[in-house]
Amino acid sequence: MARRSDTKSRILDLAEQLLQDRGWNGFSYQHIASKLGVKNAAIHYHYPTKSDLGVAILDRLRRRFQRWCDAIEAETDDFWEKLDAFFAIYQSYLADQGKICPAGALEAEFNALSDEMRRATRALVTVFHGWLTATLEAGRDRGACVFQGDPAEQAMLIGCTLQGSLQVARAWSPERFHETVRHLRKQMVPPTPPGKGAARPAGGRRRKAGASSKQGRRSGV
Amino acid sequence: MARRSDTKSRILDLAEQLLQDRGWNGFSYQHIASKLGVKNAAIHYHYPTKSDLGVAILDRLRRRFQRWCDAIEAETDDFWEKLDAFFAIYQSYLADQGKICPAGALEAEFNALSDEMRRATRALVTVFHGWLTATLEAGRDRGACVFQGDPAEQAMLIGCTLQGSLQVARAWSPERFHETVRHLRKQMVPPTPPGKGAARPAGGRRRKAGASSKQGRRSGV
DNA sequence: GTCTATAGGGAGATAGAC
DNA sequence: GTCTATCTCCCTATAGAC
Repeated sequence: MARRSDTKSRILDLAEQLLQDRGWNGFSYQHIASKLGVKNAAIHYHYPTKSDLGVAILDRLRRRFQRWCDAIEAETDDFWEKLDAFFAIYQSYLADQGKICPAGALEAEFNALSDEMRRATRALVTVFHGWLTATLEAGRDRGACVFQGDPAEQAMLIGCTLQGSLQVARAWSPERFHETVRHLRKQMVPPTPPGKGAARPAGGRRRKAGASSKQGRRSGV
Repeated sequence: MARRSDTKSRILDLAEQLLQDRGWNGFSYQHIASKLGVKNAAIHYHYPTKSDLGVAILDRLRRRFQRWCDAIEAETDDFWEKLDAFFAIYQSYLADQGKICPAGALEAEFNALSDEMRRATRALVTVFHGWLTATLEAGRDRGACVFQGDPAEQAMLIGCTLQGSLQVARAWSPERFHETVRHLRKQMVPPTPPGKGAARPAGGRRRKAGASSKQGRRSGV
Protein backbone atom coordinates (compact mmCIF):
# COMPACT_ATOMS: atom_id res chain seq x y z
CA MET A 1 0.00 0.00 0.00
CA ALA A 2 1.02 3.55 -0.56
CA ARG A 3 2.69 5.49 2.21
CA ARG A 4 0.03 5.81 4.87
CA SER A 5 -0.75 9.30 5.97
CA ASP A 6 -1.08 11.46 3.01
CA THR A 7 -3.50 14.32 3.18
CA LYS A 8 -4.69 13.48 6.66
CA SER A 9 -1.32 13.79 8.33
CA ARG A 10 -0.34 16.76 6.21
CA ILE A 11 -3.44 18.50 7.51
CA LEU A 12 -2.24 17.75 11.02
CA ASP A 13 1.22 19.09 10.22
CA LEU A 14 -0.11 22.33 8.82
CA ALA A 15 -2.62 22.83 11.60
CA GLU A 16 0.06 22.28 14.19
CA GLN A 17 2.31 24.83 12.53
CA LEU A 18 -0.52 27.35 12.26
CA LEU A 19 -1.37 26.84 15.92
CA GLN A 20 2.20 27.58 16.94
CA ASP A 21 2.36 30.54 14.59
CA ARG A 22 -0.96 32.35 14.99
CA GLY A 23 -2.76 30.71 17.91
CA TRP A 24 -5.81 28.47 17.88
CA ASN A 25 -8.32 31.15 16.92
CA GLY A 26 -5.86 32.78 14.56
CA PHE A 27 -6.29 30.29 11.73
CA SER A 28 -9.15 28.59 9.90
CA TYR A 29 -9.77 25.58 7.69
CA GLN A 30 -9.25 27.93 4.76
CA HIS A 31 -5.66 28.57 5.82
CA ILE A 32 -4.95 24.86 5.88
CA ALA A 33 -6.82 24.15 2.66
CA SER A 34 -5.11 26.84 0.63
CA LYS A 35 -1.64 25.87 1.86
CA LEU A 36 -2.41 22.26 1.10
CA GLY A 37 -3.98 23.00 -2.27
CA VAL A 38 -7.35 21.43 -1.50
CA LYS A 39 -10.79 22.84 -0.62
CA ASN A 40 -11.90 23.31 2.94
CA ALA A 41 -14.50 20.56 2.55
CA ALA A 42 -11.64 18.09 2.24
CA ILE A 43 -10.42 19.08 5.68
CA HIS A 44 -13.86 18.53 7.15
CA TYR A 45 -13.87 15.02 5.68
CA HIS A 46 -10.82 14.09 7.76
CA TYR A 47 -11.62 16.20 10.82
CA PRO A 48 -15.34 16.99 10.99
CA THR A 49 -15.00 19.81 13.50
CA LYS A 50 -12.13 22.08 14.43
CA SER A 51 -12.22 20.65 17.92
CA ASP A 52 -11.62 17.17 16.47
CA LEU A 53 -8.62 18.56 14.66
CA GLY A 54 -7.29 20.15 17.85
CA VAL A 55 -7.63 16.95 19.82
CA ALA A 56 -5.86 15.05 17.05
CA ILE A 57 -2.96 17.51 17.16
CA LEU A 58 -2.69 17.16 20.91
CA ASP A 59 -2.90 13.38 20.89
CA ARG A 60 -0.21 13.18 18.27
CA LEU A 61 2.02 15.57 20.20
CA ARG A 62 1.61 13.43 23.28
CA ARG A 63 2.39 10.17 21.53
CA ARG A 64 5.33 11.77 19.76
CA PHE A 65 6.73 13.02 23.03
CA GLN A 66 6.35 9.59 24.59
CA ARG A 67 8.33 8.09 21.75
CA TRP A 68 10.89 10.85 22.18
CA CYS A 69 11.20 9.89 25.86
CA ASP A 70 11.76 6.25 24.97
CA ALA A 71 14.36 7.19 22.40
CA ILE A 72 16.29 9.48 24.69
CA GLU A 73 16.30 6.96 27.53
CA ALA A 74 17.64 4.34 25.15
CA GLU A 75 20.28 6.69 23.84
CA THR A 76 21.90 8.14 26.93
CA ASP A 77 22.12 8.01 30.69
CA ASP A 78 23.69 11.44 30.96
CA PHE A 79 21.56 14.02 32.71
CA TRP A 80 22.86 16.99 30.76
CA GLU A 81 22.50 15.28 27.43
CA LYS A 82 18.88 14.59 28.26
CA LEU A 83 18.20 18.08 29.50
CA ASP A 84 19.90 19.69 26.53
CA ALA A 85 17.88 17.47 24.22
CA PHE A 86 14.77 18.75 25.97
CA PHE A 87 15.90 22.35 25.57
CA ALA A 88 16.57 21.60 21.92
CA ILE A 89 12.88 20.91 21.38
CA TYR A 90 12.10 24.51 22.27
CA GLN A 91 15.11 25.87 20.44
CA SER A 92 13.94 24.20 17.27
CA TYR A 93 10.53 25.81 17.71
CA LEU A 94 12.14 29.22 17.91
CA ALA A 95 14.39 28.54 14.95
CA ASP A 96 11.35 27.52 12.92
CA GLN A 97 10.16 31.08 12.32
CA GLY A 98 9.58 31.92 15.96
CA LYS A 99 6.98 29.29 16.72
CA ILE A 100 5.92 28.87 20.31
CA CYS A 101 5.14 25.85 22.45
CA PRO A 102 1.78 24.36 21.34
CA ALA A 103 0.65 23.83 24.92
CA GLY A 104 1.40 27.46 25.73
CA ALA A 105 -0.55 28.65 22.71
CA LEU A 106 -3.58 26.65 23.82
CA GLU A 107 -3.32 27.63 27.48
CA ALA A 108 -3.37 31.27 26.43
CA GLU A 109 -6.75 30.71 24.76
CA PHE A 110 -7.86 28.03 27.21
CA ASN A 111 -11.24 29.52 28.00
CA ALA A 112 -12.12 29.70 24.33
CA LEU A 113 -11.49 25.98 23.76
CA SER A 114 -13.88 23.04 23.75
CA ASP A 115 -13.97 20.73 26.76
CA GLU A 116 -12.31 17.99 24.72
CA MET A 117 -9.41 20.22 23.76
CA ARG A 118 -8.95 21.32 27.35
CA ARG A 119 -8.76 17.72 28.46
CA ALA A 120 -6.24 16.86 25.77
CA THR A 121 -4.15 19.92 26.66
CA ARG A 122 -4.05 18.86 30.30
CA ALA A 123 -2.96 15.37 29.28
CA LEU A 124 -0.10 16.74 27.18
CA VAL A 125 1.14 19.07 29.91
CA THR A 126 1.05 16.24 32.42
CA VAL A 127 3.27 14.03 30.29
CA PHE A 128 5.84 16.77 29.68
CA HIS A 129 5.99 17.65 33.34
CA GLY A 130 6.24 14.01 34.39
CA TRP A 131 9.30 13.34 32.27
CA LEU A 132 11.05 16.51 33.35
CA THR A 133 10.37 15.83 37.02
CA ALA A 134 11.67 12.29 36.85
CA THR A 135 14.75 13.38 34.93
CA LEU A 136 15.55 16.14 37.41
CA GLU A 137 15.09 13.82 40.35
CA ALA A 138 17.44 11.22 38.89
CA GLY A 139 19.95 13.90 37.92
CA ARG A 140 20.10 15.35 41.39
CA ASP A 141 20.32 11.94 43.02
CA ARG A 142 23.47 11.20 41.14
CA GLY A 143 24.90 14.65 41.72
CA ALA A 144 24.73 15.77 38.10
CA CYS A 145 22.77 18.90 38.88
CA VAL A 146 21.72 21.13 41.74
CA PHE A 147 18.51 22.99 42.53
CA GLN A 148 16.44 23.90 45.55
CA GLY A 149 13.14 22.32 46.52
CA ASP A 150 11.22 19.49 44.89
CA PRO A 151 12.05 18.15 41.44
CA ALA A 152 8.43 18.87 40.53
CA GLU A 153 8.85 22.54 41.45
CA GLN A 154 12.04 22.81 39.45
CA ALA A 155 10.38 21.08 36.52
CA MET A 156 7.57 23.61 36.64
CA LEU A 157 10.10 26.44 36.75
CA ILE A 158 11.99 25.12 33.75
CA GLY A 159 8.86 24.37 31.75
CA CYS A 160 7.32 27.76 32.43
CA THR A 161 10.53 29.55 31.60
CA LEU A 162 10.91 27.77 28.28
CA GLN A 163 7.28 28.34 27.37
CA GLY A 164 7.34 31.95 28.50
CA SER A 165 10.62 32.87 26.88
CA LEU A 166 9.54 31.55 23.48
CA GLN A 167 6.62 33.95 23.72
CA VAL A 168 8.63 36.89 25.00
CA ALA A 169 11.19 36.33 22.26
CA ARG A 170 8.52 37.43 19.78
CA ALA A 171 7.95 40.77 21.44
CA TRP A 172 11.63 41.28 21.92
CA SER A 173 14.41 39.33 20.32
CA PRO A 174 15.17 35.67 19.70
CA GLU A 175 18.50 36.13 21.44
CA ARG A 176 16.61 36.70 24.68
CA PHE A 177 15.43 33.14 24.54
CA HIS A 178 18.91 31.68 24.21
CA GLU A 179 20.22 33.94 26.91
CA THR A 180 17.49 32.78 29.26
CA VAL A 181 18.13 29.12 28.57
CA ARG A 182 21.84 29.58 29.23
CA HIS A 183 21.00 31.42 32.43
CA LEU A 184 18.64 28.68 33.56
CA ARG A 185 21.15 25.99 32.69
CA LYS A 186 24.01 27.70 34.49
CA GLN A 187 22.05 27.77 37.73
CA MET A 188 21.79 24.02 37.73
CA VAL A 189 25.43 23.21 37.14
CA PRO A 190 26.97 21.81 40.34
CA PRO A 191 29.35 24.35 41.95
CA THR A 192 32.42 22.07 41.90
CA PRO A 193 32.99 19.16 39.53
CA PRO A 194 32.37 15.98 41.55
CA GLY A 195 34.02 12.63 40.89
CA LYS A 196 34.44 11.42 37.34
CA GLY A 197 31.35 10.79 35.32
CA ALA A 198 28.95 12.46 37.70
CA ALA A 199 28.39 15.80 36.05
CA ARG A 200 29.19 16.79 32.51
CA PRO A 201 27.80 20.27 32.06
CA ALA A 202 29.21 20.96 28.62
CA GLY A 203 28.23 18.29 26.21
CA GLY A 204 30.07 15.05 27.03
CA ARG A 205 29.82 12.20 24.57
CA ARG A 206 28.97 9.38 26.93
CA ARG A 207 26.62 7.31 24.79
CA LYS A 208 24.82 4.31 26.09
CA ALA A 209 26.36 1.05 24.95
CA GLY A 210 24.35 -0.26 22.08
CA ALA A 211 22.51 2.98 21.45
CA SER A 212 21.91 3.49 17.79
CA SER A 213 23.63 6.58 16.48
CA LYS A 214 21.88 6.74 13.17
CA GLN A 215 21.03 10.40 12.79
CA GLY A 216 20.01 10.76 16.42
CA ARG A 217 16.56 11.92 17.42
CA ARG A 218 14.88 14.57 15.38
CA SER A 219 14.40 17.71 17.38
CA GLY A 220 10.92 18.36 16.02
CA VAL A 221 8.56 17.25 18.74
CA MET B 1 -18.80 67.63 34.92
CA ALA B 2 -19.85 64.06 35.35
CA ARG B 3 -17.25 61.42 36.10
CA ARG B 4 -15.17 61.30 32.98
CA SER B 5 -14.75 57.95 31.36
CA ASP B 6 -18.01 56.21 31.37
CA THR B 7 -18.69 53.83 28.54
CA LYS B 8 -15.35 54.36 26.89
CA SER B 9 -13.29 53.19 29.81
CA ARG B 10 -15.74 50.45 30.67
CA ILE B 11 -15.23 49.13 27.16
CA LEU B 12 -11.51 49.11 27.81
CA ASP B 13 -12.03 47.31 31.12
CA LEU B 14 -14.16 44.60 29.57
CA ALA B 15 -11.93 44.15 26.55
CA GLU B 16 -8.91 43.81 28.78
CA GLN B 17 -10.65 41.15 30.86
CA LEU B 18 -11.77 39.27 27.77
CA LEU B 19 -8.25 39.38 26.38
CA GLN B 20 -6.86 37.87 29.56
CA ASP B 21 -9.65 35.33 29.68
CA ARG B 22 -10.09 34.10 26.10
CA GLY B 23 -7.23 35.58 24.09
CA TRP B 24 -7.31 38.31 21.47
CA ASN B 25 -9.10 36.30 18.79
CA GLY B 26 -11.32 34.64 21.34
CA PHE B 27 -13.68 37.56 21.80
CA SER B 28 -15.57 40.02 19.60
CA TYR B 29 -17.29 43.38 19.85
CA GLN B 30 -20.47 41.44 20.51
CA HIS B 31 -19.02 40.00 23.71
CA ILE B 32 -18.21 43.47 24.97
CA ALA B 33 -21.48 44.97 23.82
CA SER B 34 -23.67 42.34 25.43
CA LYS B 35 -21.79 42.47 28.74
CA LEU B 36 -22.01 46.23 28.68
CA GLY B 37 -25.65 46.28 27.64
CA VAL B 38 -25.16 48.28 24.44
CA LYS B 39 -25.04 47.42 20.73
CA ASN B 40 -21.81 46.65 18.95
CA ALA B 41 -22.06 49.87 16.92
CA ALA B 42 -21.53 51.78 20.15
CA ILE B 43 -18.18 50.08 20.60
CA HIS B 44 -17.16 51.03 17.07
CA TYR B 45 -17.97 54.65 17.87
CA HIS B 46 -15.31 54.69 20.61
CA TYR B 47 -12.84 52.34 18.96
CA PRO B 48 -13.38 52.23 15.19
CA THR B 49 -11.36 49.06 14.65
CA LYS B 50 -10.45 46.20 16.93
CA SER B 51 -6.80 47.06 16.45
CA ASP B 52 -7.51 50.56 17.82
CA LEU B 53 -9.06 48.92 20.84
CA GLY B 54 -6.06 46.67 21.32
CA VAL B 55 -3.60 49.53 21.13
CA ALA B 56 -5.70 51.48 23.65
CA ILE B 57 -5.60 48.55 26.07
CA LEU B 58 -1.85 48.26 25.71
CA ASP B 59 -1.22 51.98 26.08
CA ARG B 60 -3.34 52.08 29.21
CA LEU B 61 -1.54 49.07 30.67
CA ARG B 62 1.78 50.74 30.04
CA ARG B 63 0.76 54.04 31.60
CA ARG B 64 -0.81 52.23 34.53
CA PHE B 65 2.35 50.27 35.12
CA GLN B 66 4.44 53.42 34.99
CA ARG B 67 2.22 54.97 37.64
CA TRP B 68 2.54 51.76 39.64
CA CYS B 69 6.33 52.08 39.44
CA ASP B 70 6.21 55.65 40.69
CA ALA B 71 3.92 54.64 43.53
CA ILE B 72 6.03 51.73 44.66
CA GLU B 73 9.24 53.75 44.54
CA ALA B 74 7.60 56.41 46.68
CA GLU B 75 6.30 53.86 49.13
CA THR B 76 9.26 51.67 49.94
CA ASP B 77 12.97 51.17 49.52
CA ASP B 78 12.85 47.53 50.46
CA PHE B 79 13.78 45.14 47.68
CA TRP B 80 11.53 42.32 48.84
CA GLU B 81 8.55 44.55 49.33
CA LYS B 82 8.94 45.75 45.77
CA LEU B 83 9.43 42.29 44.35
CA ASP B 84 6.49 40.88 46.27
CA ALA B 85 4.35 43.73 45.05
CA PHE B 86 5.37 42.80 41.53
CA PHE B 87 4.50 39.16 42.15
CA ALA B 88 1.18 40.33 43.56
CA ILE B 89 0.23 41.74 40.16
CA TYR B 90 0.34 38.25 38.70
CA GLN B 91 -1.23 36.66 41.75
CA SER B 92 -4.18 38.98 41.42
CA TYR B 93 -4.57 37.96 37.78
CA LEU B 94 -4.74 34.32 38.79
CA ALA B 95 -7.17 35.04 41.62
CA ASP B 96 -9.41 36.89 39.17
CA GLN B 97 -10.80 33.73 37.57
CA GLY B 98 -7.51 32.46 36.24
CA LYS B 99 -6.67 35.38 34.00
CA ILE B 100 -3.26 35.43 32.38
CA CYS B 101 -0.76 38.18 31.72
CA PRO B 102 -2.06 40.40 28.87
CA ALA B 103 1.34 40.57 27.22
CA GLY B 104 1.58 36.78 27.24
CA ALA B 105 -1.85 36.45 25.70
CA LEU B 106 -0.86 38.77 22.86
CA GLU B 107 2.55 37.21 22.33
CA ALA B 108 0.87 33.84 21.89
CA GLU B 109 -1.16 35.25 18.99
CA PHE B 110 1.54 37.68 17.89
CA ASN B 111 1.53 36.72 14.23
CA ALA B 112 -2.20 37.27 13.99
CA LEU B 113 -1.97 40.87 15.28
CA SER B 114 -1.81 44.16 13.42
CA ASP B 115 1.53 45.95 13.16
CA GLU B 116 0.29 48.63 15.55
CA MET B 117 -0.62 46.09 18.19
CA ARG B 118 2.74 44.37 17.85
CA ARG B 119 4.50 47.67 18.38
CA ALA B 120 2.41 48.45 21.45
CA THR B 121 3.03 44.98 22.85
CA ARG B 122 6.77 45.43 22.46
CA ALA B 123 6.57 48.77 24.23
CA LEU B 124 4.72 47.25 27.17
CA VAL B 125 7.13 44.35 27.55
CA THR B 126 10.08 46.74 27.45
CA VAL B 127 8.73 48.80 30.32
CA PHE B 128 8.02 45.77 32.51
CA HIS B 129 11.44 44.33 31.87
CA GLY B 130 13.15 47.64 32.48
CA TRP B 131 11.66 48.07 35.92
CA LEU B 132 12.41 44.52 36.96
CA THR B 133 16.01 44.74 35.74
CA ALA B 134 16.66 47.98 37.59
CA THR B 135 15.06 46.65 40.76
CA LEU B 136 17.09 43.45 40.68
CA GLU B 137 20.30 45.33 40.07
CA ALA B 138 19.69 47.66 43.01
CA GLY B 139 18.64 44.74 45.21
CA ARG B 140 21.77 42.79 44.51
CA ASP B 141 24.01 45.81 44.94
CA ARG B 142 22.78 46.25 48.48
CA GLY B 143 22.92 42.54 49.24
CA ALA B 144 19.19 42.04 49.53
CA CYS B 145 19.09 39.23 47.01
CA VAL B 146 21.30 36.82 45.14
CA PHE B 147 21.27 35.47 41.60
CA GLN B 148 23.73 34.50 38.91
CA GLY B 149 24.47 36.49 35.77
CA ASP B 150 23.11 39.84 34.62
CA PRO B 151 20.12 41.50 36.25
CA ALA B 152 18.57 41.59 32.79
CA GLU B 153 18.87 37.83 32.48
CA GLN B 154 17.34 37.27 35.88
CA ALA B 155 14.56 39.72 35.04
CA MET B 156 13.80 37.74 31.91
CA LEU B 157 13.78 34.52 33.91
CA ILE B 158 11.37 35.92 36.48
CA GLY B 159 9.10 37.52 33.91
CA CYS B 160 8.93 34.40 31.76
CA THR B 161 8.27 32.21 34.77
CA LEU B 162 5.42 34.38 35.99
CA GLN B 163 3.90 34.62 32.54
CA GLY B 164 4.34 30.93 31.84
CA SER B 165 3.09 29.68 35.17
CA LEU B 166 -0.13 31.68 34.93
CA GLN B 167 -0.77 29.84 31.69
CA VAL B 168 0.23 26.43 32.95
CA ALA B 169 -1.95 26.93 36.01
CA ARG B 170 -4.94 26.73 33.68
CA ALA B 171 -4.03 23.33 32.32
CA TRP B 172 -3.11 22.09 35.75
CA SER B 173 -3.89 23.71 39.03
CA PRO B 174 -3.71 27.22 40.43
CA GLU B 175 -1.63 25.93 43.30
CA ARG B 176 1.16 25.20 40.81
CA PHE B 177 1.49 28.92 40.23
CA HIS B 178 1.93 29.75 43.89
CA GLU B 179 4.36 26.90 44.33
CA THR B 180 6.44 28.17 41.45
CA VAL B 181 6.52 31.71 42.76
CA ARG B 182 7.63 30.50 46.17
CA HIS B 183 10.29 28.38 44.50
CA LEU B 184 11.54 31.30 42.42
CA ARG B 185 11.54 33.59 45.42
CA LYS B 186 13.42 31.14 47.64
CA GLN B 187 16.27 30.91 45.16
CA MET B 188 16.90 34.62 45.47
CA VAL B 189 17.01 34.84 49.26
CA PRO B 190 20.59 35.43 50.42
CA PRO B 191 22.05 32.29 52.06
CA THR B 192 22.88 33.99 55.38
CA PRO B 193 21.16 37.07 56.77
CA PRO B 194 23.57 39.99 56.31
CA GLY B 195 23.74 43.04 58.57
CA LYS B 196 20.57 44.68 59.80
CA GLY B 197 18.28 46.17 57.26
CA ALA B 198 19.92 44.64 54.24
CA ALA B 199 17.65 41.71 53.46
CA ARG B 200 14.16 41.13 54.71
CA PRO B 201 12.91 38.07 52.88
CA ALA B 202 9.65 37.67 54.75
CA GLY B 203 7.64 40.82 54.61
CA GLY B 204 9.32 43.49 56.73
CA ARG B 205 7.39 46.65 57.40
CA ARG B 206 10.04 49.20 56.60
CA ARG B 207 8.00 51.96 54.99
CA LYS B 208 9.54 54.99 53.47
CA ALA B 209 9.25 58.06 55.65
CA GLY B 210 6.38 60.15 54.40
CA ALA B 211 4.89 57.41 52.24
CA SER B 212 1.16 57.61 52.25
CA SER B 213 -0.41 54.49 53.66
CA LYS B 214 -3.93 55.18 52.51
CA GLN B 215 -5.10 51.86 51.18
CA GLY B 216 -1.77 51.10 49.52
CA ARG B 217 -1.54 50.42 45.85
CA ARG B 218 -4.22 48.46 44.15
CA SER B 219 -2.86 45.20 42.86
CA GLY B 220 -4.80 45.39 39.61
CA VAL B 221 -2.31 46.47 37.00
C1' DG C 1 -10.88 11.28 -1.00
C1' DT C 2 -11.76 15.35 -3.03
C1' DC C 3 -14.73 18.26 -5.35
C1' DT C 4 -18.81 22.05 -6.05
C1' DA C 5 -22.27 24.34 -3.93
C1' DT C 6 -24.37 26.24 -0.27
C1' DA C 7 -26.38 26.78 4.24
C1' DG C 8 -26.25 29.47 8.41
C1' DG C 9 -24.10 32.23 11.46
C1' DG C 10 -20.92 35.52 13.40
C1' DA C 11 -17.29 38.62 12.55
C1' DG C 12 -15.75 43.59 11.76
C1' DA C 13 -17.42 47.65 10.11
C1' DT C 14 -20.48 51.77 8.22
C1' DA C 15 -24.62 54.97 7.43
C1' DG C 16 -27.80 57.58 9.16
C1' DA C 17 -31.78 58.30 12.58
C1' DC C 18 -32.60 59.76 17.30
C1' DG D 1 -23.41 58.55 22.48
C1' DT D 2 -26.25 55.16 21.32
C1' DC D 3 -29.47 53.21 18.40
C1' DT D 4 -31.39 50.38 14.06
C1' DA D 5 -30.29 48.62 9.94
C1' DT D 6 -27.38 46.83 6.86
C1' DC D 7 -23.14 45.53 4.32
C1' DT D 8 -19.54 42.42 3.28
C1' DC D 9 -16.74 39.00 4.35
C1' DC D 10 -15.19 34.89 6.40
C1' DC D 11 -16.04 31.15 9.34
C1' DT D 12 -17.58 26.30 10.45
C1' DA D 13 -20.12 22.82 8.64
C1' DT D 14 -23.09 19.81 5.47
C1' DA D 15 -25.07 17.59 1.10
C1' DG D 16 -24.32 15.37 -2.69
C1' DA D 17 -21.74 14.85 -7.28
C1' DC D 18 -17.56 12.76 -9.19
